[in-house]
Amino acid sequence: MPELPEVETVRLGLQRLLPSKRIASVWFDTEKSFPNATADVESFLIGAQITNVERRAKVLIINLSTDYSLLVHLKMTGQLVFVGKERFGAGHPNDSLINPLPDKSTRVSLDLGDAVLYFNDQRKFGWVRLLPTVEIPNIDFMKKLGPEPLSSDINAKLFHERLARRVGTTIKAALLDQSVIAGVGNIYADESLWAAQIHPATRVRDLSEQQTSLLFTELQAVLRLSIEKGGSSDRNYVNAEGKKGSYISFAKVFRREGQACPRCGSTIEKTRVAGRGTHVCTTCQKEPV
DNA sequence: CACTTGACCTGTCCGC
DNA sequence: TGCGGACAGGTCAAGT
Repeated sequence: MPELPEVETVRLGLQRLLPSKRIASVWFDTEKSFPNATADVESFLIGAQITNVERRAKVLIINLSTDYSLLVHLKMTGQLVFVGKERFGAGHPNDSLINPLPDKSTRVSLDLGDAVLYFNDQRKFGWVRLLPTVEIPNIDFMKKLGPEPLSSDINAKLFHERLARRVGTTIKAALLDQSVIAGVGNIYADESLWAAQIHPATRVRDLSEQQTSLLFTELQAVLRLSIEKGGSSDRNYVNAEGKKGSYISFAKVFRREGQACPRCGSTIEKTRVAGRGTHVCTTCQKEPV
């Protein structure tokens, strides 16, 4: 669920809260939550100061003063929540959180002296990794990523060229392919395809340059709007302060099956494309023949 | 090689 | 009310 706008919202919050904090202690439940973590992971982290927080695709990068970085992937149900310790005091109910932390989904926690950073993940798909900062671009995950859709590294023409890597598949599968363009997931794939009036099952080779250009424009627009609204909170997603985003109420088709299409009034349908639940208005988005 | 499907997990929801 | 099964979706491995 956390896609680019949700991860970016978390980043904005953490960038405001974390810099200059020093790691006092580290806890993690199992090695799966912290791959390659060994006993001495603590020696790499304790005493390190957080310098800044970056994002690449759906991955958060917490840079440390020691030239190491913590990488966090939230996958579907991950959360990264900052909680000030004053909230634990008697008479200070933890009112900004839906539930008090830690809870049974907590996988990793970093004690920051006057606050705690919790990595929670109900479904245990997410991970935290510790790497030398200079090594980040060299790991397989990063090497495969396409350009950031909101950066100057991409434009409509380049988008069209990158889609050409996947001409035989559906446009929805191509949008979800992180090597084509980074950070798009199921919500923004469906939303941008509706906005561009392209059926998700359309083969990439059948799209004109005019269509992919419009899709690119609409993709950027939905991503920007969602960041402005603090992301989509469908189920688990919360920002760095444990609060939900509001984009989902602005969504035109996602999770709106059975409702009227905001453009033409036809009923929005839910189908399956590229193995994912897919929301479509078949009046506005003509099915491929 | 290009592309699709299943596995990884757990909580929630739906039908019986 | 309890219970089984489908479903949610990011990414990688395995299959076609």
